[in-house]
Amino acid sequence: MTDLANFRAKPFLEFLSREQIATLRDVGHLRQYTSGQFIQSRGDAESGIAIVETGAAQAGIYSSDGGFILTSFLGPGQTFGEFTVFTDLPRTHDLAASGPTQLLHISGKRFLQLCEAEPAYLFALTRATLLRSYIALEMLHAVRILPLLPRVAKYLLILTPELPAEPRLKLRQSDLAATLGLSRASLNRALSDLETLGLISRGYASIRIECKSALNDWLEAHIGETEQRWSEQVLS
Amino acid sequence: MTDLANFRAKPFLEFLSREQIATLRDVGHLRQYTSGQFIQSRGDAESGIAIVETGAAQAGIYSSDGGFILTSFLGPGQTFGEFTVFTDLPRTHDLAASGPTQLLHISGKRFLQLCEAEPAYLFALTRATLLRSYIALEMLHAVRILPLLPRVAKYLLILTPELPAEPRLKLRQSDLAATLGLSRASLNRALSDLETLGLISRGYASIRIECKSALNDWLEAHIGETEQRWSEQVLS
DNA sequence: CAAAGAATGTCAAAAATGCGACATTTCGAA
DNA sequence: TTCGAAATGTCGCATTTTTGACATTCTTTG
Repeated sequence: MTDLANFRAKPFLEFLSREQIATLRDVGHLRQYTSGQFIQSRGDAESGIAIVETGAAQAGIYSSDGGFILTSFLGPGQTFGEFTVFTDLPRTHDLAASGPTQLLHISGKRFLQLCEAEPAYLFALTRATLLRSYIALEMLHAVRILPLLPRVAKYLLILTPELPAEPRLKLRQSDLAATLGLSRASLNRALSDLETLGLISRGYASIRIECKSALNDWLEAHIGETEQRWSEQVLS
Repeated sequence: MTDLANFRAKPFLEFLSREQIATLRDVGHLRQYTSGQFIQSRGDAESGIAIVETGAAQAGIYSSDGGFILTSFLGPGQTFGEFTVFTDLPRTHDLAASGPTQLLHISGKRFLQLCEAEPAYLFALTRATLLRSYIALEMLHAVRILPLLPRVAKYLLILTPELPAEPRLKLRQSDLAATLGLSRASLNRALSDLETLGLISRGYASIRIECKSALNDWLEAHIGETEQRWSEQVLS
């Protein structure tokens, strides 16, 4: 059984050597974003890959009622926009900086040239993509089979940044509710339950995870009853 | 939103040249499966990739009560098991042949060697993986925002084989219900509605999609409403 | 510092969904 | 062909979740 709290989607950059990363920085164009600044819009078609150098990017989609359906936080070393380089697909998500953030932008053409010259970039990208795909399917599966409370817990686990970063999610309950596909009232009640259990604490536009591993233990125990099922690669 | 119903995840093999495919067949081990035959089990750890040559493989997970939670059909040219080659993750799906099926098995080690010798394989795999990942993300989004009926319709579209294969899903309603995370009663009611609309017809352990494009049109119309409201909101 | 805006906490009614039951239909084996 | 197992079609009833409303708390801004 995979330990979600300790399972980390190893980011792209960590599959590369120091020299290879240096080359990327040579080719790319570094840009600074202020907290909350808009990075890209869903549907944008121009091709290019971006790598988070410092800070974090918040990926999601704006829903019909204006809420933001968060998909994930992208931390240092993570990439986005690979779709536009290797396929004809437009960008799938809206992105905004979460805190002061530096992004390394590389044009699609340039990145492809790099990959051809040095396949290590492709290996790294493939690995990172597979890991992220794993998590995406994991979430998809959670939505399908987990009862509400464990489902909320699981999302919190997935979204919570790793230590030593502060284990606190800075988002509105209404947005998290939209992300999970449920009403704000239901989400609040679930959070209330988790708070009663001492696993999290609610704040104004923030949720603090008191102890990630305790939350994970609680989740493991509850999933055990329901029987845990893991999704993988497929989806043709 | 991209037209998911008509969007096809171009499979791995279609990104390769005739010669490259021939090489794969040289290296790999072809094996024949009879309809319904078991292919692999969730939890298997040995690394290796498999490519569907003819027929189709049904990927999913058996639940404790014997039901099968279908994740997808893998058609000719599709691969599975990449996870085991590029990461340390075990196989997490049960697979069975759907109809007489031929699979080309290649060991993880062998496949990695191929990729190093000829990066085109990596390019192909990266593209195929990204496409599938894209669909997973779109489904994740759809599951969160679509009401029950369109959601059922969407899954039917995704699961329905391409023509000229018979547009008929051979599965029990209870299994499909589990796959969608619904009760059998709710699913039956949804299917009943779709049948009333003339889009599908229900049979014994089978669902026939009368006209895939008609079903798609109906779905588009319903998604269209949501999308329009959505873009208005984004602009404001 | 005060007021306005934003987000949370909560509740009751309404709607949706699950659950269990049972009749009906279909399939397959004796 | 007949019978039994398996799957579907449906119906209330119990439960969960949403909706809409409103008071409260927190943040920001003038």
